[in-house]
Amino acid sequence: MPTHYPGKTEEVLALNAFIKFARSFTAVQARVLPPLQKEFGLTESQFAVLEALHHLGPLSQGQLCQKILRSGSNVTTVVDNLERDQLVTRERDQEDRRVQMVQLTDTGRALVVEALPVHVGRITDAMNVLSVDEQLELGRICRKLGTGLER
Amino acid sequence: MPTHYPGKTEEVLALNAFIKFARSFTAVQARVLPPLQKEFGLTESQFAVLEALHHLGPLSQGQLCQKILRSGSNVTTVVDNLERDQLVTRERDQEDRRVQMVQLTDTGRALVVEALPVHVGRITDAMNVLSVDEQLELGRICRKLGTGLER
DNA sequence: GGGCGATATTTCGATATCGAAACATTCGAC
DNA sequence: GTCGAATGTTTCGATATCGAAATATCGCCC
Repeated sequence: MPTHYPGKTEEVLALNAFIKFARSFTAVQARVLPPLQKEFGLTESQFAVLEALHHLGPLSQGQLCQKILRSGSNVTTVVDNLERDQLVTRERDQEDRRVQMVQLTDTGRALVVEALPVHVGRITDAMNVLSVDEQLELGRICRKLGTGLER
Repeated sequence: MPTHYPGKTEEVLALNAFIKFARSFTAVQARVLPPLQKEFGLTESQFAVLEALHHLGPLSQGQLCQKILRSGSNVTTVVDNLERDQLVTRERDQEDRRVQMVQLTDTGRALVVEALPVHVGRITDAMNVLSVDEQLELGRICRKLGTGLER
């Protein structure tokens, strides 16, 4: 295909790319999220919080916001539910009492350790519809798109 | 990069591709959805319903499910809110009285016509971070991923 | 050292979203 | 014709998600 078209056509190209991008992402999520819920009782956000705490140790809610890319009020809700289910505990930072430090309980840690490889395996299976070269190229293009959008 | 690695490494490739894929999709959404809400008071799902009705004419809720890829109960909720805001009306199909046909009101049509080009323009702007060739390649890879996942 | 702006979190009121169960209607088998 | 399975929608009870406003605390300036 040639690399330049006049006027409207380029808009159509960009939009078509976006539509396929959106649909395929939704398809991967639809493949991967329901089993996480059914087998481990975890939503995507709950899993993301547990995983962040597992890899990085105790984090403040503000730090969790950064990691899981959700609003502050949302993190409050998600951590509320995790705390209720005894997967994490909250503790006021003694240095700065505005801050809530969140940490895994033993139960929470055991659950991430169990769920993580299974979940990653499902993601991997889905992505393996693509060849290794396609995965690399997708990663490269998505990286450019993501960083190009960071303002 | 070579195209084959033993064992774990391929899993890491697939996972890395997925992480960039997910982040970049989230980034595009974050760029494009808040303005749709602020300027036109529409959520993504509301817009998707209005757009489908605009392009395809009156549709049943079941057909809307297919188009916007959401659960039936969700479509009920979204259409409830659009109906309350007088952007669509519901009408029982006289042939098959289980079916609710949804159609745009004049207000609803005017709103899509106004919002559509602006919204598409924002998506296009975001995707134009990529070259035309990259857009084509992204589209191709995403298409393969999406169809490969359809079972 | 008291007050004020900045920062961290929570609360509140929407909407979205799902799955399961309930409900309504159709349609086929008998 | 009637009954039961299938189909389309709604209801219900969770969780997610946001932005704005409220709350709590910190830090700094004077």
